[in-house]
Amino acid sequence: MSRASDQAYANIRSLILSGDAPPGTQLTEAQLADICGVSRTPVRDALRRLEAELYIVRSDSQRMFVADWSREEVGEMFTLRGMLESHAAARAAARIDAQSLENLVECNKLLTAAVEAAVPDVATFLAENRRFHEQIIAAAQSPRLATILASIVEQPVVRRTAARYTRAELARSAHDHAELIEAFAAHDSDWAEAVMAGHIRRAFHAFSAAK
Amino acid sequence: MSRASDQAYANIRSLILSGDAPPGTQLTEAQLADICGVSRTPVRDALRRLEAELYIVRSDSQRMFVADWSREEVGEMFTLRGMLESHAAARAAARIDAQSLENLVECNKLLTAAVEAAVPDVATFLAENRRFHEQIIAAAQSPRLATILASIVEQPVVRRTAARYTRAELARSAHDHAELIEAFAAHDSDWAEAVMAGHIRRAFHAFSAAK
DNA sequence: ATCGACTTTATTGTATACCAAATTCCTTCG
DNA sequence: CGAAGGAATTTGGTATACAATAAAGTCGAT
Repeated sequence: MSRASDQAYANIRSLILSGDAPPGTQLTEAQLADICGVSRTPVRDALRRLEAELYIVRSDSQRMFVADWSREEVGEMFTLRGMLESHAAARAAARIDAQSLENLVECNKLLTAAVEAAVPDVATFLAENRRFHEQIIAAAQSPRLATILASIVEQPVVRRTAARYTRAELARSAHDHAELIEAFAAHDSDWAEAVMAGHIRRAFHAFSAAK
Repeated sequence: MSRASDQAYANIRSLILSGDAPPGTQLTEAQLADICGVSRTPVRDALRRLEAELYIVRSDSQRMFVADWSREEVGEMFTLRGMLESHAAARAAARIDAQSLENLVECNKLLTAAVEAAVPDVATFLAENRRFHEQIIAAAQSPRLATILASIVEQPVVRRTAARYTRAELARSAHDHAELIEAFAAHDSDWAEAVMAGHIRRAFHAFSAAK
């Protein structure tokens, strides 16, 4: 997309993620256009995207509101993410090249360092975790899968989950990544798939336990 | 969506499905607006939707073309659809009520009749097949899953697949539906999931064999 | 005062016109 | 024949206006 549309998307998204627009808030095109400093056209584009990603829901009559997620919906999201990202891991194991593997190793090195610091650096953990998973999805070489996963991996949920991680859980996450790297190096799809499935599932329980 | 936007969507989609706009054809907003008898605004909406559903791809410079699918991409799509729709079937088995079950029975009755006619009525088969699967997805009660599946179940592929069905294959499809209904009636998620997985996978091979 | 009917307002969908930026196509010249 | 340059195309975006419809507010009758 282009400048104005991306800007509107980023602005509205951060409104939602920051909590400035809590679930249930009505979003109107004119108001958002004003906030974002663009016209209604790019705002509408952005809203369509956010709606597809379920950040936004529409009333029976096309009015838009910030989405609220029930506990069950979050659970279902984790289930879908687990299925699809395990599949991505399996594909990646069969297709990954040496360079991408090296990138994953580097990525997990930074992540591990962030976890093992005197005070765990959660921001770095989150950033590197995200990069790690994105690299796997890229290595899976399926544009369609990538598109779907992009709409599923809700950052609000990821963020809330990581905030609940204890140091032990963060370490376990880093360990999972290391095992994933082993599976990739062995080009063992079944292994990678299994580890990823457990990895996502644990994240769900970390989220669920504290809710 | 509303009138003009839906009209544009349906028109453009049928242009692609009918083959009037074969893969690689460039689609311009102005031209489409002319064809559909609406302005560029709803055409742009429709194009965004079609792009999200991968009917359309964009060049490096935002120009739009009718998408072409490699054999591998079609295979991957079937795999994803199989995973997700099996999951939908499992959820549906756990949640379906008597009324929805009855609807499925009715639906498959019509489908079976279309298959067993002197000359198989493929159009009716396709329509009822679609309804059948949509009802299952609805019974799964997962908006997110429904959204994803809607973007995955590409009608072009479904149509091409059905066109290749022999009468025996159509009958087998009807039989699968009957078994799905049994599994739903027993509220047996594992059974429903397994039958659906095989059902989708066979559709892939019916498509693949003749390609 | 309360409930319902009516009016006003707000919001989205659409049309239209226009401009900017980028790309593609075509022409012309070396 | 090939390359440079300009013209046409195409999309992204702005602005404005209007219709349809839903929400909100107002008023009136009981």
